[in-house]
Amino acid sequence: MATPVTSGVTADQLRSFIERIENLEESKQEIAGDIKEVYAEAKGEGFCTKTMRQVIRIRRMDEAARREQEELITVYERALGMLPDGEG
Amino acid sequence: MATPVTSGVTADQLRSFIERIENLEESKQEIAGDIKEVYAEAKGEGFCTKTMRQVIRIRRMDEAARREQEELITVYERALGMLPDGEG
Amino acid sequence: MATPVTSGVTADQLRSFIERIENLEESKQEIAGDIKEVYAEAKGEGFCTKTMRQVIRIRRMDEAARREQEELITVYERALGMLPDGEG
Amino acid sequence: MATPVTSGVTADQLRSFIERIENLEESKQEIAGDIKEVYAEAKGEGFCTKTMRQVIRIRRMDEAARREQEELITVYERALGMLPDGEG
DNA sequence: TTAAGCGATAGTTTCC
DNA sequence: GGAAACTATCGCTTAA
Repeated sequence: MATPVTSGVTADQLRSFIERIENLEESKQEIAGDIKEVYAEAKGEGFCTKTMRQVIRIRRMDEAARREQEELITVYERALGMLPDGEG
Repeated sequence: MATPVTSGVTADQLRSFIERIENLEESKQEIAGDIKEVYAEAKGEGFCTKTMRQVIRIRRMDEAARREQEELITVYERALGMLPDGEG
Repeated sequence: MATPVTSGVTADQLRSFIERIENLEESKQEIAGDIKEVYAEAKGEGFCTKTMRQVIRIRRMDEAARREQEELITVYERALGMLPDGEG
Repeated sequence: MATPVTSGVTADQLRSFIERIENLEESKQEIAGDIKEVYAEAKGEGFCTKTMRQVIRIRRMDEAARREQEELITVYERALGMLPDGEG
């Protein structure tokens, strides 16, 4: 009798998970490459990529803060009985 | 004459670059989320995600080593006159 | 002649670096403990520490974005010739 | 009658807690910066910071193990009636 | 072209 | 057990 570790079904399952992750990571790397290309293109047009990165970073931080704030408002509203638990 | 920094065309160009990058980064983040989900699913099936990560890391290194070797073989072949310059 | 690795001077130097780092890490841990205590005290007064953490996180993000923006302004000013290189 | 959330006293209390935590976190960040500086200085003197980090980690584990052992000895001593309850 | 500095990401640990 | 903070490693960019 095969142990779970060597069972064909489990092994196939594991293989499937691994392959799904590897495919996703490959896609992620492709997108990272695309991003590099856009920066290279912008640089070729005379833009300062360092400043561009900084702008993007600030916009990302602003967006993250905004989302957190909205979430916080929801927390407050719920605390004040304006929303049922678990909604929002 | 407007300087490049304040010209409408240049500003639009910059905006376009920024937006392209931000969209790509969003896609990248979505994929990162997908990967997390697969790990969570695997964990739910009883697999050890820490080990899975190690396996994937090792496979990635193996793949890199394999590519290096193939590249090296091509270099040797070219050095031996078995391939024309610039091919391979 | 001793090699650099085994030289007394170098060993003393290394020991000194290690001890300085360990002392600093101890101070850092003490402060982390103080933070925990403040949270515990607030909890004892009936405050929701989860929400407090979120508020602090938002304030931190806002502060970081503000600093980046100020830095970015300096970059722009320099680009426009308003500051000499290396200053600011 | 004001609810606790909107009472001036409670708001001041909350503000005070938040500020105390933020000040402590700032101190913590300063120390983290100091640690980075020491590593940078050591690197400038030719030391391998990666190895230094390992050494420090090992020493920390050793210290933790030593404390565990001493604690265990105290437990034994108390169990053997060598110390009054609550001392050590 | 490569070293070094920096930013981002992945992993570990800790807290709730 | 799940989330968040911290740490360490990795890869990119830049400057020499």
